[in-house]
Formats: sequence, C-alpha cells, structure tokens
Amino acid sequence: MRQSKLFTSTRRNAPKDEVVRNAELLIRGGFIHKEMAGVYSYLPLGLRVLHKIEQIIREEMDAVGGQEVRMATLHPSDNWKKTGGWSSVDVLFKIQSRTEKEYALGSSEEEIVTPIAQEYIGSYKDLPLAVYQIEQKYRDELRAKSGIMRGREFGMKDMYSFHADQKDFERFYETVKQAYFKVFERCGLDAKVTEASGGAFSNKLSYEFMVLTDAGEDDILYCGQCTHCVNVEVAKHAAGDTCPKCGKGKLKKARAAEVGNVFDLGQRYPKSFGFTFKDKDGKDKTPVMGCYGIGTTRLMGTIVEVLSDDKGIVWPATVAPFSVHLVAIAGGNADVTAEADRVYELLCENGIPALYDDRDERAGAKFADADLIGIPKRLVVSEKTVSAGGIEVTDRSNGSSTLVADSAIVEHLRM
RNA sequence: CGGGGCGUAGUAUACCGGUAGUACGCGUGCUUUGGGAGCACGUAGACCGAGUUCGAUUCUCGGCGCCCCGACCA
Repeated sequence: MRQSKLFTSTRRNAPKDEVVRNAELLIRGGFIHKEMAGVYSYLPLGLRVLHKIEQIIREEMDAVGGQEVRMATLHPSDNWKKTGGWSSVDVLFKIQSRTEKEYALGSSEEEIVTPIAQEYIGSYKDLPLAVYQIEQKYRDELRAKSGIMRGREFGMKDMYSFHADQKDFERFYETVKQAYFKVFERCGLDAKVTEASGGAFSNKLSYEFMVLTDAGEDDILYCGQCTHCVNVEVAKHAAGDTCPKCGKGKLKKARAAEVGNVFDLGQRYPKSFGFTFKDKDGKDKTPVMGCYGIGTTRLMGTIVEVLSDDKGIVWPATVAPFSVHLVAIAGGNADVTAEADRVYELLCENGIPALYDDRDERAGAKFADADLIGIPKRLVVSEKTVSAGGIEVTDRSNGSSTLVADSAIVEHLRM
C-alpha cells in the first residue's frame, strides 16, 4: 500500500489521556482510535495486525478440530435467565428495546452455543464437538484501563467444547492447552500457564496463559527452573520459597497479563438448558463442557507492551501489518522515485506485503515513522543506494542493515 | 463503586478576573532534502449548565468526560 494513500498518519505527541505504552504507541502510529474509555476503533494498520493475530488463532483452533461459527452478540434475555446469568453476571450489559423487550450484549457465549449444540447433538456419536468464533465481546467493567488491555468492548476468540464424559474432556483440554502455547509462540510471546481460580464460571481450577508485563493486572509466582507457575490468588507459597514442583528453583513474583484461559465448565450449562444425548446404553446423559478464550485485542496490546522500544513498536513478522516498509528517499530526484516505484511493483508482483512510503517527506520524518510503525524490514531506496546498485535493508529489531542487489531482493526477503 | 488528578485549536501545551500565546499539524509560496527542515503568510481553540461579578476561559457549585490507585473482574 502506498503510504500517501493511507488515510491515517502518525502523531508526534503522546495522547495526554493515555499512559500505558500500548495505547500511546498504537494511537501515535495510527493503528487505533479511541472512542471512549475502554472502546477503540481499529484503523487500517491496526486491523491488519488484528487479522493476522486472528488468522494464527484460527489455524490453531482448526488444527484441534474446532469449527468456526459466528454467533449473535445481541442475546435474548431468556437464555441468560435460564442460566441465572441475568442476575449473577455483573458485567453483563443489559439493554431494552423500544417495546421494552430485554436483551443482553454478549459478554461470553455459553448461553448461545449451548442451545445451538443441543439442537444438533442427539447421540454420543455426535460427540465431541468444538465450536469457536472470533468477535466482539461486551463487558460492563467498572473501570476500563490500560489502553486495549481491558476494555468494555474487545475482541475475543471463544471456543466451546462438548464431551460424552469427563475423561474425553480432559483429553481435549490438554490438546487445547498445547494449541494455545503455539498461538502465543507464533505471536512472538513467551506465555506461562498458571493455575487460577475458576471465577464465576466454575468452582474448579482454571488455567490462565500469562505473559510477563507490568501492564498486566495479575501477580503470578513462577519458578525460574521449571514450568511451575500460579496466580497469587490461589498460591499456597510466597516469593522466595523453593518451587514445590521441581524442588530446585526459587519462586519469583511478577506482574503478568492474562492473554488466554481455559475453563472446565462441567455440566452446568447443559443442565440449565436440559441438554442431554443418548449414550451407547440408550440412556440420556448430560454432556461435559469446556470453554477456551483468547483476548485478541488484549493480545495485540500485550505484544506492543513486550515488543517495543523507545522509538516505537517492533512487530514480530508473524503479526506485522506489512512484511516490509519500503521508504523512498528521493529528495526530488525523479530517477530515485522511478526506482522506488519499480521496487514497489516488484514486491507487489511477488506477493510481498509492503507499505510504500512514497510521501514527499524528509528522510528523518520517514525513518521516525517507520520506527514507530514497527514493520520488521525497512527497505530504503535513495540516491546513495541507487548509485551503490542495491537496496538498503534494515532490521527493525536490531537495527542491522545490509545492501541487497535489486535482482536478489525478493529472494532475500523470503529467507 | 471509594480515593486522587485533569478537561484550552486536529495533537501537545502556556498564560490570564478585562474574550487567549507557543509548538507540531493543515493550506499557499520560496528554499531545502539519509534521522521528525527554514522563512513568510494563512487556518484553527476555552466540555456543558448554574452562580458570584460591571465583566468568567480563569473563582464557586453541579453535571458530563478522561486518566491513575484501590476494589471488582463473565
């Protein structure tokens, strides 16, 4: 895409009503636009990142057998009354129509997915089933905070599974946990899985996927020597204690952001809707259910928190809005502009997603913008590079730069 | 929801009981062109309401909005 056509632009000043890094950088870069506390719009660059995150999640959920759906976000109040959520879920947004009919805005989708599954699942032969969706969620938080880390409207992937028995659920639960690690790793993050309380969902333990960052809201204890990690809310130990799992490491306390979670829901929701299936013995049984969430927008915010420096964002290639940022430093030289145009076409023809800074700006402004936007590879075409017979390729993460011949650029970028 | 802070051009800020200045942005022109260019001219602003006052953007009260700490967190 030509940057001259991109309707957003960068800002030099940090917004005064945002303090956290993710909001500051994403707003300055033109990725997002704040509508009100806890509600943001996603602009072209931001949406490209979000789509890439969603696609990674989609691939991993498909890989464990999840079937993607798109459920309603405007919910009938009856479903919530059946499960008791209408009165017990305090973050539920409730709205009323002109005719005083009541609705809920989806904060989670058990109330919707369970009746859908009930309609199609009649036999043990139909189980297990896993369905997921990626869409907006609404929660009436008392206090939105930390930019896109905790909003009242946010993006979430939520998957729900139904099983003939607890054993089959446990098997799938473990499979999803492994898939989650792949998702976070592909997004460039090092996630830890922690034991936590099940909250209002379940009286069993749940597992949360945590990424260390001061912008998080949870305190966790983790072992430096093994994978042991617990949320302090359920911890039976303290910082400095010897790890109860490996017996070697010391427990460390740290702030972390919860980017995903998995819950053992048991039979609560199927029971609320009278959802049963015929088992092998011909008897009616209630399925066992699990749910699995990943906050897509929070994940994006966490990536920015963890992967950024004093100049801007440093996107991992897997989620970057474009693979390369082609910067023309023409200074009015038509030959340089023509060469940069040619390189841009070459990238397009070869399917390499590129943001092409063809604007009439000075080098310093273009470099500052490129650093802020954070695309992994910066390609510079200038009088210098043209006379040297190549293109300057600079790595955003470490600043290293090399001159690559035009003829080799496509191959170089594909490495 | 408790506590604290803050609302001034598009963005970030300053001053002031007598209707607002700067920087960036934006527009025009000239010069400039590898790390946020210079000059000139221009553009654009006091959250809402009430009160005090001759006069309120400024002081007081109320509302709304935003941020932070805490609580909460399907």
